[in-house]
Amino acid sequence: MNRDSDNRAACLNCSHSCSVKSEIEGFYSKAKAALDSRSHLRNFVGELFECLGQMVQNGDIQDAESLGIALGASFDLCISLLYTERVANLDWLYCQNAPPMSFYPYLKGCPRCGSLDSQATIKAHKPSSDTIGRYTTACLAAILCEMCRVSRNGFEVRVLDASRGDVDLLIFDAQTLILCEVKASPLHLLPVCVRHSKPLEREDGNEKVPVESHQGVSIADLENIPLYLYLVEERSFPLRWVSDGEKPYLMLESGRGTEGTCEILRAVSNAWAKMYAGYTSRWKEHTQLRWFTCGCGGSVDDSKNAPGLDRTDDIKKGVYQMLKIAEKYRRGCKEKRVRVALLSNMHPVVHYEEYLKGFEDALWTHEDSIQQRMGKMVSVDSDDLFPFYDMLFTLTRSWFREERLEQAFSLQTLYHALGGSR
DNA sequence: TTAGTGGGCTCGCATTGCTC
DNA sequence: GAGCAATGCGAGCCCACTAA
Repeated sequence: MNRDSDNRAACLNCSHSCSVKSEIEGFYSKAKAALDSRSHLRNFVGELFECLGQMVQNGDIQDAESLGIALGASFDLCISLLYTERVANLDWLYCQNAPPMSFYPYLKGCPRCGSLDSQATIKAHKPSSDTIGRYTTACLAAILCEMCRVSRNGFEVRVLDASRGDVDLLIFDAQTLILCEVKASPLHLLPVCVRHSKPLEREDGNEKVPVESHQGVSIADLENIPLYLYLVEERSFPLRWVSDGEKPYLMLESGRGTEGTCEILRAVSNAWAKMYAGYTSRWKEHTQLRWFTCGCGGSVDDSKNAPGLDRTDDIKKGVYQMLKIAEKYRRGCKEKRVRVALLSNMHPVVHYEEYLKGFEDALWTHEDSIQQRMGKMVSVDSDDLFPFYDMLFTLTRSWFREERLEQAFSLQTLYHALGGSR
C-alpha cells in the first residue's frame, strides 16, 4: 500500500489546533498500514475472504452469525500460522497412537488425545506475551483491512506496532478517526506436527525399546521433512517453507490454490464452530473438545487464558483504557471527530452480562461540563457526554454506539457485501 | 470432598524516557 | 551513549469461594 496516496486521518485535516493534535500526528506518523509488513499474511487473509465469499454464496454460511464464527476460525488459523515462526527442534510431544505423530504443542496436553495423564509433563510452546500481542494485533488488523476493502466502507486501518503506548490500532476515514485498543486471544491453536513412518524407539542399554506415548522428543532437520498443521479429529494440512524474505517461514500448501484454501477453511470452521458452541455452553455441549481449547483449565491451560475478551482482567484493563483515551483524545478533539473502540477476535461470551452489559447505554461527563443545576436536574451539552466506548468490535459479535459505525463494521454489512441475501 | 472459577498478585520480557 | 527506572503486557501462581 502506498502511504502517500492515502487519505489523511480525519482530525489531522481540521483547522483547529487542539492540544492533542500533535500526539495524534505522532500516532499517525508511527503507524504502519496494516498490510505494510507480513505480505504472506495479507495474501492469505485475502484468500480466506475469497473463500468466505464462496461460502456465503453457496449457502455454507447462511447468516451474519455464522459468518462471525467463520471469521473467528479464520483468526485462529492465521494466529496458528504466525505461531509456526517459533517452531524449533526440541520438546515436541510424541503420540504413539496410529499413525504415530509428534506435535509442537501450545497447551500442556496432547493435541490429538486432549488431556494427558498427570504423570506426563510437556512443555507448552506459547510465545512470550509481547509476541502474542503483536501476532493478535497483526491478524485482527489484516482481517479488518480486508473487511473494509470488501464492504467498501471507506475506512483505512493502521497498526501501531510498538509494545508501548495507549493505542494499538488506528481506523479512519475522511470524517472520523477511531483509536483502538486490541485485547485478543485465540480459542484454538493448530499445532505443527510430523508423521512418523513407524513407532519411535530409544536406546535402553543394548536394546531398542519403544518411546512411550506423550514423552518429549526432539525432531531434527525440520527444513527437510514434511510438516503439517494439525486439526482435531485427525485432520492435518501440509505446510511448506517459503523463502522470500530475511527468514524462511511456513505457509499452508493449499495444492489447488483458492479451492484448496477453501477446503481448509471449511474444515477449520466446522471444528471451530463446535469448540465455540462448547465454550458458549460452558462445555455442556461438545465436552470432548474442551481440552483442545485455550483457557480450558485443569492442568492443560490456565482457565484465565480465556479466548477473546473473556479474561476479566482484560475487560477491566480494556474499559479503563477506553476511558483514558476518550478522556484525553475524544474530549480533546474540538471537531468531535475522534472515537474510541475496544477490539477483539471473540466477544466476551461468559463475562459480557456481568462486566459490560451495564455500560451499553452509559454516558459519562466531567463536573465542570455541567452548565446549569435546577434542583436535582442538571444540563450538559450533549457534546460533553461520552460513551464508555464507541464500538466494542469483535469478529463474533459487536456493539456500536453510532449508526455510522454499525453500518461500516457490522457482520450484517459484511455478510451482504460478500453476497449474502438474508 | 473435590474440581472449577475468578480475584489478586508477582514475574519476566521488551520498550521508552530520563539522567548523568 | 550507557545505565537505570518506569511502564505495559500476558502468563502463571496462590488462595478463597462455590457448586456438584
